[in-house]
Amino acid sequence: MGGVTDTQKLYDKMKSRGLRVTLPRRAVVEVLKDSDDYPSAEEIFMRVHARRPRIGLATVYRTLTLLAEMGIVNRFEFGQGKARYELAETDSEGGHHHVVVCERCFKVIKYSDFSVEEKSNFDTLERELEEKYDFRIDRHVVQFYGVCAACRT
Amino acid sequence: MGGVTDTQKLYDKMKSRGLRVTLPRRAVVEVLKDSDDYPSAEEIFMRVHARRPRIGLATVYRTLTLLAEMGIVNRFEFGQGKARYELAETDSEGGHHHVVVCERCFKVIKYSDFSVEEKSNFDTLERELEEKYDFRIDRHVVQFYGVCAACRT
DNA sequence: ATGACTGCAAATCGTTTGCAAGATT
DNA sequence: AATCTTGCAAACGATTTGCAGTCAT
Repeated sequence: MGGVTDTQKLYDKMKSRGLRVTLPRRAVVEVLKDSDDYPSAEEIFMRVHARRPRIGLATVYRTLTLLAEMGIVNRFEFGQGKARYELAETDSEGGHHHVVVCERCFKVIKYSDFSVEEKSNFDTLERELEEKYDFRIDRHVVQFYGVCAACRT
Repeated sequence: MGGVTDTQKLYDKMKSRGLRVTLPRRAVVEVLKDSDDYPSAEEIFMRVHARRPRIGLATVYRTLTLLAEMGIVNRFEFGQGKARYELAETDSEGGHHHVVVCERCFKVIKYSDFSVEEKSNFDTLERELEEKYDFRIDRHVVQFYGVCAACRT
């Protein structure tokens, strides 16, 4: 499941911003590290709850907001009316991906094997858009929506 | 404001599916036709309400859901916790666009002047993904997130 | 008439917040 | 001690739904 994330680095990053690395925060990071399926806040809460029943849902939300602000986690919406999260793997590879989403069952497939040209096209495009619209652009989201095999039966 | 949309065609499309073309539904379509800014349901309701005060918010929501299911409107989420809508202009040009979103003020800039290669790259990619993951792919969403000039000050 | 559609109010769901208690430095 | 963090319950905002009345065909 988990990717190539050095948890300690994340914790150091948090500390360096004056944040405390508490048990609930560790638990959320650990769960995300072991999740590959863009869990929702509720799902993350349940997985955290399985190991640490005392940790509350509000704390999970607060932690996710915090980590998202720091760029440690990415927050997505897939038209389901609830947010879904992933650890932002800043490491060498495997970092950024695009997704294919089933609009019936909301299964999400992530892929990252786009071509080198494709990747550099996006970089170029980002720079053009920054110039053209006077934006500072941080990130982009690419989602393909359709119906998966199971839902098509 | 409005794009190149033949409203009558939309109404025929609705009729052909056994749906009634009522005054509230017309009002929502008219408002979307004159809106270029991805209004939220609440905003659409207010614009509708200005002309037809008797039309309720729930009807606006129901109409938007209906039109979205028919592919007549597109529904987006920009991380703001509320959905935003646009008429899906199926016409020749001006149809599909990508967006640049300010994550502070949620201003949305839509652009559609991507290159021909870019467009065909997406078509090719869609077909590859359909094959690879056994999906039927209907549409894609491309969003760039950043901070606009005003919010950067 | 027969359904489909609407308005209103109430319900629901995801997420946020106030506050007193608990943990960290 | 001072401050940050947590848990719980209540509050909130966006969206959905039940139902009785209304409208289109």
